[in-house]
Amino acid sequence: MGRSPCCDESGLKKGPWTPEEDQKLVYHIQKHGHGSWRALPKLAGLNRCGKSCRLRWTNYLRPDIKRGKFSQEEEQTILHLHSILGNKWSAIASHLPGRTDNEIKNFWNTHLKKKLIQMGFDPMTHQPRTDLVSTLPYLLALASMMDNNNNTSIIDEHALSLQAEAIQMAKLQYLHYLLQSSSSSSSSSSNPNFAFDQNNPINITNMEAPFSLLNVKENHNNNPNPSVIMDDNTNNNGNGIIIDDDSSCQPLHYYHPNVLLSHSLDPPSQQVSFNSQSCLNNINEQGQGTTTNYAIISQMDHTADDNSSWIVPSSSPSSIAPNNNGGSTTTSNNNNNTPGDTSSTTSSYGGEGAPSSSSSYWSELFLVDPAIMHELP
DNA sequence: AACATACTCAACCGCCCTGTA
DNA sequence: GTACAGGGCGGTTGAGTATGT
Repeated sequence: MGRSPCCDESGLKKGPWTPEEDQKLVYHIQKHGHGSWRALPKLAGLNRCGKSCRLRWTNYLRPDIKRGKFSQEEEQTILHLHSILGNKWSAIASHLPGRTDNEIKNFWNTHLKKKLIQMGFDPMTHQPRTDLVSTLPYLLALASMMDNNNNTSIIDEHALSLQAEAIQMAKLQYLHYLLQSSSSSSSSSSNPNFAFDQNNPINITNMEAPFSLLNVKENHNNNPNPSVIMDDNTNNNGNGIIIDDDSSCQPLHYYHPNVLLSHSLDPPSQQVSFNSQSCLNNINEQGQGTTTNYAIISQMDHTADDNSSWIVPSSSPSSIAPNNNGGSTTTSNNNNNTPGDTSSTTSSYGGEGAPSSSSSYWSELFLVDPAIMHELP
């Protein structure tokens, strides 16, 4: 339409409001109501445009304005609503009594948006950022080395921050899942374990990462699609997993005694054994190895029977969200399956051997007892 | 102590929607 | 159907403040 803004009129004051102006505005509105905002300034004796008066009133002077820091509950509510409504600040504000759209918008732009970005999430879509997803294995590798190697020379401030970032990313994936779950639970009871409860919100900022971090750094020279082989607890003294590029090249692999990788497994036909230290050495010596797409989903204390319990590939954290539609987890060897290829027929969410419910999936991810998850702060 | 940088948030800008003549 | 007024909304700005060097 394109009409000139009301404040273009010359002579009208702009900028910060003085206490006297505030007093005039409040007095007038309390006595007469705001009526026509355009007419109000004259009636109230203010040299302001009506729009400026309206903003001052609605964003600052209104008696029911709630000031001060946002509570955790409010923060969770904003995150939740933003994931559904996007930048509809007024709509979000309508769910937060006493908060203005402007205040929520500011809080979003100065806090929550940055928080999401830091955690590797696109603040607009609330989906994991794919550009960062590709770096996650690297972050995890650093974190893993820190966790497993006492060589303090490789532990520096940078690594510490990267580890924290990796953990934060995982946390937020979890939160994202909770939020998605809460949206869906409002229309269905498909996931009663995670009904969003505004009275008892999840506090991600206080969540600890109760899982070990591991990454696999591999040499992909001969095979871009390495497979993961699970230790059957006989060849490796029960030490856990083996990463095998399933090729004739000398495998460069790392395995961790207590971590379950998120890739469907084949029978350990081409298993190669390492002990923990030799694998760590390999990693340390192979700085330019390519990182893989494996994600850790559970600590493990498996036996040979656990061959059926490998759960999901997860090259993209966005694909971590459990798929309750099921699918089958097979153990067939299919080397065309890039680790993390969720379309792969050799792996799926919630398939055989996978956790039977979303909550158990996440409890595996975070190594938390499902019963405890309800009590997260 | 001085300066630089980062952060916060009130306020403004301009577009859009709705009601009305 | 069209034009316009009024209000609402989301994006952006910039002054003030806090923090770091």
